Amino acid sequence: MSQLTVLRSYALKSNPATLPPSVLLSHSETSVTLFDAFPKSIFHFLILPRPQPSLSIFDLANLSSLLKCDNSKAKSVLLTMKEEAQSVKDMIESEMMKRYGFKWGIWTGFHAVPSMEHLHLHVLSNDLCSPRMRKKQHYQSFHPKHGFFLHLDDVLSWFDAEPSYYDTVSQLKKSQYEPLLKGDFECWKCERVIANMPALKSHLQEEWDKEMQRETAKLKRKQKSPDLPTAKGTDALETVPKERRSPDAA
Amino acid sequence: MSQLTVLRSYALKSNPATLPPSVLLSHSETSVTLFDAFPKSIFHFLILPRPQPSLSIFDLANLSSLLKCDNSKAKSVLLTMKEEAQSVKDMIESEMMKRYGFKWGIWTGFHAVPSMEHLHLHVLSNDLCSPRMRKKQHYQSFHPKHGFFLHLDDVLSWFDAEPSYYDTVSQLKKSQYEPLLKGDFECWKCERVIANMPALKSHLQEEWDKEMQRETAKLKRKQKSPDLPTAKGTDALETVPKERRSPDAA
DNA sequence: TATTCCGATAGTGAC
DNA sequence: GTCACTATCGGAATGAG
Repeated sequence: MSQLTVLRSYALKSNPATLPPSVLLSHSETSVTLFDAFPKSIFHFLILPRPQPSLSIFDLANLSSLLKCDNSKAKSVLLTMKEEAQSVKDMIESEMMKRYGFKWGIWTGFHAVPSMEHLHLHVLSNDLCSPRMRKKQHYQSFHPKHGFFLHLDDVLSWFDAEPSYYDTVSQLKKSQYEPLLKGDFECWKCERVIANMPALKSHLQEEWDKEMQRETAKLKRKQKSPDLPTAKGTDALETVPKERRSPDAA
Repeated sequence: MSQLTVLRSYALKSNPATLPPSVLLSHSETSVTLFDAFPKSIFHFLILPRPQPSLSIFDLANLSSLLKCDNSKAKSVLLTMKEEAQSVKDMIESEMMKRYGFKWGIWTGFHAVPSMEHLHLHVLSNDLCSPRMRKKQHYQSFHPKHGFFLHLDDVLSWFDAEPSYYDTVSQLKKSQYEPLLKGDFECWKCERVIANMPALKSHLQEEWDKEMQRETAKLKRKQKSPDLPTAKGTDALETVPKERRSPDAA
């Protein structure tokens, strides 16, 4: 199975439960939720809508094709995905508490120009610390303010806008969104300009370490709890099952 | 000593004989001949003119600065270098016969835009087979028809041309000659277009192996000699003394 | 077009 | 913006005691 179409093959499974546990997190009648095979954060999942009698695999090819459907149908699909995303978010936050003793941000959205076929909603923690975060475009494609990463709630708001705006924005033209990846290379959190990828990775790790220390200290003050989790860095635990981790160094 | 100025330091030596034998091939009152530290062919030498009472180290900075001198003085320097080049060429051909049993082409010329300071005349065999031939620009800079490699006899012919032509061509402007390196990437011998450097290196090796086989067969027919040299490829022998070879694979 | 080191960039192929 | 692989391109430093 080619990487280009593997998501489609998962969405087409009549019984997603047959997917290996290293791939499948959960599924329902309307969606399949996967461990991202190349997570760009400590937590990173993909939610795939499944075809329905009224919703073909072609309608679900990507966000643009979905938005070309009847508006109410498209919106309904996205709202269902949002429900599933909320459930995944809850699970992630539960894991965050269990493993790290505190919670941090989670983003839910689409890439404006995806490379893999079949609509997939990213749900990922905002640390962006992962050995698979390797290329500038990886990072830029998740930057929450560059416009390439389309937050689900922003996409949903398009339905309430002028039809002409909806028509324009829902085309998701490569020529319009691709340049956004070449924008300023800076930390999304502190807006510092970053020289290159090694510097970015160090900086993101520092940012997250600082957040962990801040939150851990906060909890200690509030709860005076003596037995908090003590995991440090991102090496210790990932949502990707061990057996499918690639051998990258952190 | 920086690589940028090392040639100048050699040319300034009051006694070139103190240079290590791994660097120095020979010297005279007017020139120093070196083993190229990074030979791009099986045989590759550099001839450096030495400063004289009437010829400063600044005049000898590069070809352009030399050509700005009095015409007869500049021509005289080049003619002296040509004599030395002929002597080096004779030596190379003698080595070719001794090591390989046949002779092949030798080029004598300057790079229009050199990277190292102090005028240096390249004298190299036209196999272009060497582990140090690694980058496209290495190859392009020696291509005999691209115009970046200035054959010594061509440069000498400038003195017989219109003064306006001489003035223009002798400026050797980077903006004029640099683009020549981006030209077609093809075998100088058979004009086949080459995809990339690994392909070029294979092709050049094949071309030279073919030449060797052709010449060896020719000699066998003519001389019916049973004990010709049998060296194959470029690994066996180089003009660069063993102790200063870098550990590159062929 | 001196090299070397590092990083970014570009094209390919994948079933 | 799927990855992995290969090759190319691009800038910066290069000495010295």
